[in-house]
Amino acid sequence: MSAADRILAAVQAIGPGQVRSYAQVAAAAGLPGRARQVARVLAGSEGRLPWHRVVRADGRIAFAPGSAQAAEQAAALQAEGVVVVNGRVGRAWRPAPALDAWLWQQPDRPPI
DNA sequence: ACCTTGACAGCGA
DNA sequence: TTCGCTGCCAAGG
Repeated sequence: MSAADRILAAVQAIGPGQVRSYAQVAAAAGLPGRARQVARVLAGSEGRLPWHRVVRADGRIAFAPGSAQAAEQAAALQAEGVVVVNGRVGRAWRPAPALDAWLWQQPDRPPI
């Protein structure tokens, strides 16, 4: 199983309403510290993949603010009940440092 | 083989 | 919180 396959599997494993950071996906794929490789794989992936559930470590959507892709991802997340404010998941007032840990702990969906 | 590019991250200022 | 800088590593030129 290639690294790319493990990354794809890790993304598939993210359930509806859940959100993970690139680094978390990399770690889950057995590739700690290789968040950028996750980004590469997603950029080149074609099929149905819950790519919209992967965001940056600070909760921001990775695509450029205002871009069509950023809008698409935000819409897909909100359709699953994830709160997205100003291109960022979760409560806007949640401190970035606590967010990463928070992403791990959400078995279902974030509190409003 | 060398250089540049990323859907990134952690840390200090 | 944002900015800058460093570390990271696979791809493509």
